[in-house]
Amino acid sequence: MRPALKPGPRPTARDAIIDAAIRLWSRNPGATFSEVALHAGVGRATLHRHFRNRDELLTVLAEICIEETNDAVAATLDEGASARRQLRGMFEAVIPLGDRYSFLYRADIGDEHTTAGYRRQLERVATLVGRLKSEGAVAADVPTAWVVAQIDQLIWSAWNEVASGRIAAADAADLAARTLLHGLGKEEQP
Amino acid sequence: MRPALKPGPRPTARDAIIDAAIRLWSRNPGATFSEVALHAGVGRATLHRHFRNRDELLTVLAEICIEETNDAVAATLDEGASARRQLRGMFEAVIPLGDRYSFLYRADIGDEHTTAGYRRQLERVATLVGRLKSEGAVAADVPTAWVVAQIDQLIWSAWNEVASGRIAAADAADLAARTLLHGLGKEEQP
DNA sequence: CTCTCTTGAGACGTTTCTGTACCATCCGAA
DNA sequence: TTCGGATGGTACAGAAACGTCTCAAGAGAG
Repeated sequence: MRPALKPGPRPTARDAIIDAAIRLWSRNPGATFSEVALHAGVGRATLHRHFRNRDELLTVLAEICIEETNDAVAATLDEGASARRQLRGMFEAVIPLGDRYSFLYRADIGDEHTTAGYRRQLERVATLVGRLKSEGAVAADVPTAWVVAQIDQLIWSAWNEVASGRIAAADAADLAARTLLHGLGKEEQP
Repeated sequence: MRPALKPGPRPTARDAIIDAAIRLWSRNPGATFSEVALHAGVGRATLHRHFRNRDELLTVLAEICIEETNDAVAATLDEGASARRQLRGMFEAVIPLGDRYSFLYRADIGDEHTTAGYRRQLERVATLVGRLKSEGAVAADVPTAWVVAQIDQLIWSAWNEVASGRIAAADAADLAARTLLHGLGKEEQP
């Protein structure tokens, strides 16, 4: 028996496919299924054995992204910290993930379960925004939905600017947090 | 002779196609060429007569978008106004255009001439940012590229929130300008 | 060693979209 | 009315991608 392999096929091929798909689709979101197989060093038939079709692979990648994001946030999450610091920590944890999952931004995932996972993440951000408001870090008269949208955009925007070399990676999280809370006007010490 | 029609085919079909393409691709960016023809109430052959292929149509739409954006900005542009007011005016003029051209955000235009037009728009925004800085509305230590990216994102983000009904259309431009210049922290009167 | 399972390679049929060509029709201008 | 140009419908062929299937080879467990 091979208890370690019992639950499914050997992980190597599957992992290679996932890795290649992320890498390839990051550069070319329209890359074909055959190209993914090619870059994974795997036969196209094998690819179909692991993922029925393009949508299924895309869905799996999206779920991995959500999971990894949750993990990254959880790892830096300090329950005792102020909401301000948690926001800052979230930026720091999540912005680098853009490198691997930016292509999901453009892809449209039909899967209900996956979109629900994304929605749950946004709800968690909304909770954080609520705490920011009660801490006085965010004005109460601003719609929470707007703040959430800004946080979401800032993450992608920050990654994008880092990726294209226009801002330094070390500055990204600071800049994002500052932009959200204080704006880009002349600095005023609170 | 029909001097009015001499330069090209009757405009009705072409306009109907452009209109249908914008409307259709806004909802479904992957919609096929045949579907566009169908929604335009036009034979597929006619569509091909006006636009050689999908890319050509997409390029034309992108150019129309750029042109319309420039016009909208120019219409509200008050040379004498402060950079602050110009920023606010730009938000007000451009945000509603998201309704028609949001799909271009995801589409990738290969055409060099068109991307150059987009780059020129960004450069104009960069100029505005420069004036915002010298007016003291934006801190000098913030990278201009970052400010430009934020303005770009705010436009799409504001349109998106309005479109999904989470914020009121009337508030969009104000909220965007406030977010950029003052952030979403507690209001402090400058 | 033997057996089982996964894999790689490729063939095959199907679907979908694309680009072109043809022809009958319709409309406005002369 | 007559004519030219634009249109609609349709047929056609080609390309590309997809999904399935088969078969031989290889690797690891027992």
